[in-house]
Amino acid sequence: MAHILLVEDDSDIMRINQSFLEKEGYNVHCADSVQQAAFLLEECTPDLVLLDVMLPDGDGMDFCGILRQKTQAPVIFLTARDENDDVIKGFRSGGDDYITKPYDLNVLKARIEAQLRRNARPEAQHPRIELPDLTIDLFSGTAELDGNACSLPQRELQILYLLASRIGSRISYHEIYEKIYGCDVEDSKNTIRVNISRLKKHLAMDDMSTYEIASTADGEYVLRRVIF
Amino acid sequence: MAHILLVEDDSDIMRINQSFLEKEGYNVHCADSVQQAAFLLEECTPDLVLLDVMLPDGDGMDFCGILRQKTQAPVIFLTARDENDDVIKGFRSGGDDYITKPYDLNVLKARIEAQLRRNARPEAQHPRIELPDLTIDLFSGTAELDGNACSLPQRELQILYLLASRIGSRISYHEIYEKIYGCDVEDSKNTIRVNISRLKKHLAMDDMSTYEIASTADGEYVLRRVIF
DNA sequence: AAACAGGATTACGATTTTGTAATCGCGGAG
DNA sequence: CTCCGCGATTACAAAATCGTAATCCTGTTT
Repeated sequence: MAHILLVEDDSDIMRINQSFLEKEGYNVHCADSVQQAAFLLEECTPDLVLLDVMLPDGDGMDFCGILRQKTQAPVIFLTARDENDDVIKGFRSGGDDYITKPYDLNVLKARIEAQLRRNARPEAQHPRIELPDLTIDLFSGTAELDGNACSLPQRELQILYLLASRIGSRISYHEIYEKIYGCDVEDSKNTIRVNISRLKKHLAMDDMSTYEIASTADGEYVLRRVIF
Repeated sequence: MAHILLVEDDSDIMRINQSFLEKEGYNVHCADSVQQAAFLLEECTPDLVLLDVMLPDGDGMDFCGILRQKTQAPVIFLTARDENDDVIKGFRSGGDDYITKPYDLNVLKARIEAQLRRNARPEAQHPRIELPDLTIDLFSGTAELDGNACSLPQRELQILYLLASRIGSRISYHEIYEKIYGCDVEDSKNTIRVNISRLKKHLAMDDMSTYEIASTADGEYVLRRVIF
């Protein structure tokens, strides 16, 4: 399933690697020059790159730096040069592994798997606020109060997010408006009021809910947990 | 500016504290019983509570537990009892500070200020992705590419967020759809395609942009940084 | 009681959002 | 060159969003 970009100018090695990797179920794209590799990088957007160091039209390590700007895919160098300095230079240039020829194909496979495994970055965790019986998810634009989830329009979600991020503290109309619209304005009051009213309705927030939005005399709101 | 709820049954102490705190610029709300304190807690939503331990109709420490459910406001106990056990019990019940009578008013002020300062929680930092020349802010629903910001509709923002959170890696139509809609469906292709098209237009993403959204043959998308 | 004040809710309509469907554009096959 | 396939874009219409304004409600003052 994963796509591998194989950059290698020796056609024999290329063929052996390609057939092995394809047998292992990988989607292999081959390049025998820096130029072709750069082209394929755009085309196939590989999940991993196997990179020979010495290529007819350039140095694999130099290419690695350029490649890194475009993709996070791990790079494994494949080369006959096993001097410590070369290895170090390989890692310095952005490589993730360094394999010296000759190598065992199953070792190659293991190293590829290791890189792909590690590269499987954890899911981008959704930014959310979680309180007992109330969660707010900015990515999906939803909130869940006392077990029933609903999606909220942007304005209501923003207000709820602000209130929840300061649960138990007061926030003025003006501050809410300012945070949402970037600047304050003459009658921010009404706009915020209406949207809070809508928010309550959407959340089915009533006397039975575990949270309430209270308003104070001087134009401030508070989200409070209600215990009784 | 800050609102302080002062709970104290000795009317002399009450008066002294109240006038001092008001002179210092605080908004003081007074209660001489647990019952009245509970009422004012709803009404004035204080930023800080000064709580006498022995009240005619109950124990301040017990009340503190209830209060904590409704507000994050710091609680400072004011009491004549200075036994270690009492102090410990005070903190156990949720108090933030414990002052024994008699006390200096300026010390009281300093302790109040310290509590309010610490309680000034840092701004809820907006959840955002920041890449060079590209930032995405889920709270405000905006994105900025190469210096020009624009607000994006939810669907486009979600797609951009997903792509950016995995910049350089491929994501299939199906995965994007699944992440946004919760379930996959027969022709997720078109919906995602259209929204990506709209996204590009909104971001004014063209050949000159530092990022591009590339699509591969087998129904996958990648967000890539373009270097020239 | 009537008038009033001010917050909460509802009404309304311009605008935006968004899935679906139609159209365009382009590279490859015949 | 024409036709096809397929992805990108555009068109369209239903639905949702949202600020403004009108109305409702409730406690207070006259």
